[in-house]
Amino acid sequence: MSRGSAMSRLNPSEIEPKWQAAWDEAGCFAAVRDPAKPKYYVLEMFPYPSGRIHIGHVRNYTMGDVIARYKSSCGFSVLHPMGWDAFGMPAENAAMASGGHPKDWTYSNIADMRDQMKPLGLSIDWSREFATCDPEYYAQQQRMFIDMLDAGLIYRKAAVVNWDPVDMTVLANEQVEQGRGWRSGALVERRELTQWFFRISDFAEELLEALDGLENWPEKVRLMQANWIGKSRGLQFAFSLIDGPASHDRVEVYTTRPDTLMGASFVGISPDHPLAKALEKDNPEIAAFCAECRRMGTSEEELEKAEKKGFDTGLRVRHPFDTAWELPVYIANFILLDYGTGAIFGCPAHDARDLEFARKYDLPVTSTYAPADPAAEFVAPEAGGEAYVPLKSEKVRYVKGFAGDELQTGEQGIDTAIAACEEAGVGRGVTKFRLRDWGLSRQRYWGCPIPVVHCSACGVVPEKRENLPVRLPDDVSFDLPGNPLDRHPTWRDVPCPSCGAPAKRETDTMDTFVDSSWYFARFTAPHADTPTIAEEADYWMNVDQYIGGIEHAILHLLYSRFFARAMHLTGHLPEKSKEPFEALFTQGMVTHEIYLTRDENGRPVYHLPEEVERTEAGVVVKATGEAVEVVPSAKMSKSKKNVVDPVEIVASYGADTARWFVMSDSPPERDVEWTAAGAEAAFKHLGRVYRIAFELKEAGAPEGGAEDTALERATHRAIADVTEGIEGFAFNTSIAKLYGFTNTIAKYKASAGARAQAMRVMAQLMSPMTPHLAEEVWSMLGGEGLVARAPWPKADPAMLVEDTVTLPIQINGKRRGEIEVAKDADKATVEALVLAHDAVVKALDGGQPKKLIVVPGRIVNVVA
RNA sequence: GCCCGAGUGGCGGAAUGGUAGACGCAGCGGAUUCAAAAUCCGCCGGUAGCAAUAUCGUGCGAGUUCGAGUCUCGCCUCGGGCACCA
Repeated sequence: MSRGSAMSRLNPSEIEPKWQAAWDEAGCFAAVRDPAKPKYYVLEMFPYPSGRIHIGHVRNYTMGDVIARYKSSCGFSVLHPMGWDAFGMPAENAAMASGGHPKDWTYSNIADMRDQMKPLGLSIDWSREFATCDPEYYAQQQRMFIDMLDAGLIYRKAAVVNWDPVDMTVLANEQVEQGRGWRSGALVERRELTQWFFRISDFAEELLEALDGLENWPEKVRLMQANWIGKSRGLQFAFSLIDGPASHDRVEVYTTRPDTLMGASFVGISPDHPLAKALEKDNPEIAAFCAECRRMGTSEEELEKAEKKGFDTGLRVRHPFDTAWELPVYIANFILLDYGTGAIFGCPAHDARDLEFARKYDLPVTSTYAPADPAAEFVAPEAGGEAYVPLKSEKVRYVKGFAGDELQTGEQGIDTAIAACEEAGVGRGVTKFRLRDWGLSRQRYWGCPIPVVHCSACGVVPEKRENLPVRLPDDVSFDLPGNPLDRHPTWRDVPCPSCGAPAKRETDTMDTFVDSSWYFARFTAPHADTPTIAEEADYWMNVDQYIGGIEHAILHLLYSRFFARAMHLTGHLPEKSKEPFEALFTQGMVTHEIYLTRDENGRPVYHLPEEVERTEAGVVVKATGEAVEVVPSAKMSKSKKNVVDPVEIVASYGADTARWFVMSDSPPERDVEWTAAGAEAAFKHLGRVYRIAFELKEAGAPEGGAEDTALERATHRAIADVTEGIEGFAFNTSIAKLYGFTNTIAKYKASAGARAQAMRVMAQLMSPMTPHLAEEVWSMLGGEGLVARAPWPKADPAMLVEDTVTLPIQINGKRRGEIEVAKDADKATVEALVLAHDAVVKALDGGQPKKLIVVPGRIVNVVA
């Protein structure tokens, strides 16, 4: 192949490093605080350093990069940083599984991932990079912990954890498999430990109300958060206990359905309720039942899915409205101590779970209301039907109501019931939240140490600020069960910061959600020796566009919203940053087919995409010819071997192809299926664009300029459409328009000058997605400077207006023809043309239309 | 179990309540070539028909509307979250 023809083909391995070096040299991506310019802060959720980047990361960061490069072209001073969510369990697991130190494992993974990310050509300001496990970072986190402790935002209380009695360690929910520890296989116990908590529930009302102001967040995320916070209005009251144990003469309950009070059938209490604890002391059967309940994991999912079980304590309570009416008290495994009062009354007629429970233990079922329409088809729960649970907004007929009208909605029933109970002195209306305080203690090594000291004389004492950071000791091992900090020979023993007497350090570290709850603020002053710097935070905050996975819709985002408020209260963020994320975009996953065969026992054996091939007979294993089962579109996972390695894609096709493909096929909020054919197609298209530019540069245009104006119009149309796509996070439609624009340029008979102009605009429009190719085309066709520095093109509205428009004609809603009319034709003109149309004349058969609907510029509908 | 989404040709998907299937992939036909690769051009939802055209068609079933992929209600399937995975 001659040198000339080699250059006529796109060669990513040559141009990509070249332009990356040019951007670096020009300092294109350094975020500069320039008060003369508007700023734009775009942030993708930072990754956990697993060691390999994943095609999902490529998609996530490319989206952010498209926004960053676009906003930069629009004249904004852009902040687009990257860092590492570097504390957490996998590093410790790796140390336990294969030796080594979590620190070495983590930093080596970070170096590997950075090396894999750099070739993607992302417009990241790498000078701001940090990892949350850097002592410089967690020192500031410890400083804020002490500030928040002083401000009363943090406290200690007992809470239950999953305890593995063999490994002597606390397990995460995901480490509990069918009630057993994943490593030891031991039956997991629930154990109470004294732990640290953030008072996030004090902010429940505020966090809920402020959701309304988050206009550029997806509605579904706001809904999920609102449901999670779970504001409810209900009745709190007490059943008086008959012959209860000492100091227990009542059971306080909370209900959101006080209108069902006359349908009460039993009282249920949590196995962790003080009354249950008092009873189990001298009743071995109750103790055994509570112990069984405590063998369940701590997750709400597990509690809800478990078979509902109860234990009749033998105790009875009196109904508040009828002292002769006695109800049994059960300890029930599905009642959470943390929610409400840890005790409920069960109304089986109107709650599926209570009904299951009542039928199991042969408890009475009494309806308090029935459908408003007596004729409605309905099997009452007492007659074997399902629990009757209509919407609260629906009108029902109260058959055992005690307040309000017989016919009223559930909402009205609840309101009148609360009022009646308050009137009768039975209870009071209260507002409660489902949101619980945020437990931040973790009994693990690889996390930010909680900077407090336990002194026998002074109690819990914060470390002195000048002694921060409390560094993690490096000399630890993971060959023994339990937390290495607990058994460290010297690290634990320190003098009390208050009295100087020998004392012990706190050995709990912080939940990694704390690390990720303020990293976005730290990026504004990543190397400061305070958590933030006021001028920097004032300028750069808030995050204008945050991008990440929908899996973070609740916890990470809610914790961050709380933490920003806590940082404001402790003077680390301005008032405006109480809601730190102006706009949120949640992207879908990248999926891939799974290829599997079966071994002799029928168990699946997975195969890598490169190990299989498509033949006429179907998909087979290349080496053996064995037929392969194909599972479509599954979340990528290492164990299923359906992971696509972006490093290989970049090596064979270049970064631009990888970026173009992940942005092209699916709408960004949806999952995208990676296919080899799709990547190939992306590469071909980029090659085509390059070739058009190359031929234009070498030979000019083949023939005259008859369609120069048409091409100019198409260029403005492309600018408008592509810009709209980027602004609206519809990158796939922007790319579809760019395909169309390429076809147009190839087809139109335009002069060399007009084509070059169109191609320069093409380069600009492509530059957010395929920045290297864009620079190459730009420089080939005489663009000035770097396309990365060129201002975004503007569409001229005058060039977008069409003269005529085709109106489809519908007859009774079905398309039967079309007419061509002037863009601004008035209704009368259109109506006349429509009535004269053959199909319409035929359909009307001489009669008059019943109705004639003209939607200007869109459609005409004749109702015959 | 509870909360939140998604479902459109062979495939990925497009469509302010207004022509369903833009754009891409795959497939089919053609040009170029000694041949191939690469490239270029055309066709491409189902059914009936030579065709014009008719008819069905956006997971399923109802409803609102002149008009529904889009709005409402009830289902089905798949995905995310459920507080110690990140």
